Amino acid sequence: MGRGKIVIRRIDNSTSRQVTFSKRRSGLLKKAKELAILCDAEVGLMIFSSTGRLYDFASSSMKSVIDRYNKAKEEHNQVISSTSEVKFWQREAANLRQQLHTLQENHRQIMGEELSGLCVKDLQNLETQLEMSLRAVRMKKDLLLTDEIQELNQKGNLIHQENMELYKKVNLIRQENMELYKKVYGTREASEGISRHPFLPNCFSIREDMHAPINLELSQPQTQNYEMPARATKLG
Amino acid sequence: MGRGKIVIRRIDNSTSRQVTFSKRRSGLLKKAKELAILCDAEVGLMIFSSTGRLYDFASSSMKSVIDRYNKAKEEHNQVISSTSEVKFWQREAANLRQQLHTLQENHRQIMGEELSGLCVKDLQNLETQLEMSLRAVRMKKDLLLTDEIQELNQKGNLIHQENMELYKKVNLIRQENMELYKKVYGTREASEGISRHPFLPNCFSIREDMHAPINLELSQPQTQNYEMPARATKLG
DNA sequence: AGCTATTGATAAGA
DNA sequence: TTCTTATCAATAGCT
Repeated sequence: MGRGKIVIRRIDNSTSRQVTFSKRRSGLLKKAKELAILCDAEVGLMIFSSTGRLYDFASSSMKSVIDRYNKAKEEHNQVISSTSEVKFWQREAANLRQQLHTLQENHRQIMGEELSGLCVKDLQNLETQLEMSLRAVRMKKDLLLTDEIQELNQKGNLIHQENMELYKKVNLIRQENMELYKKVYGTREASEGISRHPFLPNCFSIREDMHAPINLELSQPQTQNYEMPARATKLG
Repeated sequence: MGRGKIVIRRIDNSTSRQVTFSKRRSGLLKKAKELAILCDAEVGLMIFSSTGRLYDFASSSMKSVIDRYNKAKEEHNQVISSTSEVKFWQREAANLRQQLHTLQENHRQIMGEELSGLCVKDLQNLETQLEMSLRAVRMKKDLLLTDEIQELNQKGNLIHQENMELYKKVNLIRQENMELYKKVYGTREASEGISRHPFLPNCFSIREDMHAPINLELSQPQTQNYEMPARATKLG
């Protein structure tokens, strides 16, 4: 694959051999990675260049791959097999790996990813489970939102009460101020002066009709909206 | 490189994953060999399929490659002490246990069981995921059912055709029988005798209007029903 | 397992 | 070394 065909034999020219090594090495590593990911395989690759440099890839860890390789080849050249403790932990790991694998499979199906091997009955069960989960999640979400809203309402009420008290105080002070004005400027000028007073601007005149307490609510359960999002956006 | 582009991500379909594994594995092994020959490199490649089968290649010998690898990594040259081996497996087990735990937690949440620690945002994501899964599962189920129905329809049609032919044969034989009657008893008694004939009971008189082919269909997508079961039952 | 349309890898050149 | 490009090789999707 390139400008010309080549025969598979040692490249004599040292430079082009190195160049080819560099290109093909990265290609090989890439393909090893892809195989591991695409096909869920455990892959270990070690490459020593002719100059002795090491390049390697392992989908899990090289140690794990080599270990598995040794086990598969039954070449326990190390005398570790007699150690019962090692055996114990190996069994433990194998057991856990098995559990993990099973759970992963299950999980993939729950995520709707690997449904090829299932029959109608299995799918029905899965569907029922998903519906239950969905209900639980939605209930929990609604609960959280409702709680939050209630909290906000309570805070709102507290603030409202505080406002009311402040309002009363302001009115009291206003009254007091009026009286002081009367004493200082006389009765006639008082009502006129109050509006121009720098410490009592107009924004302090609070209107009574704004004092209804705030009350928020969850607008509506949104079940329908989730079902046909495409339609909904089209209609909107 | 193929009929279509693919993203590098675990192939869900088990069959095509195995096919791809088989193809890419041989490609990878070939390229590993070529690299070793072309560039005078020492290459070791180990591949474990998801079913646990081992495929390997080593330009010299795997032992030599692994030894060189270990030396290069300045790890344990050859002799791994029993204690470090135990430690390795302990770490491995702990790691797996951790993964398992995480996945279990995740799984519980997906199953709608342990939602206490989640915020509204998390719940929203979970909900979306569940909806997607549900859609996938339902699509798959509907597909299976539709296929089954189609198959049944085809069978039904075949049987119907068979029936039609049998019907024709019966009529033919009936006719033949009539003529035989005429010859044996004379014309007058023939029409009377035929209805009493022991080998031609009334149930053989097949009505033409029953010959419409059977045709079944999926009644309706049941999406709405699953959404508000509580409401639905209350209203019903 | 075999066939090809396509994509991907890479040999050669810059 | 890195980039580009013309070619060849690998392989994805089907049968």
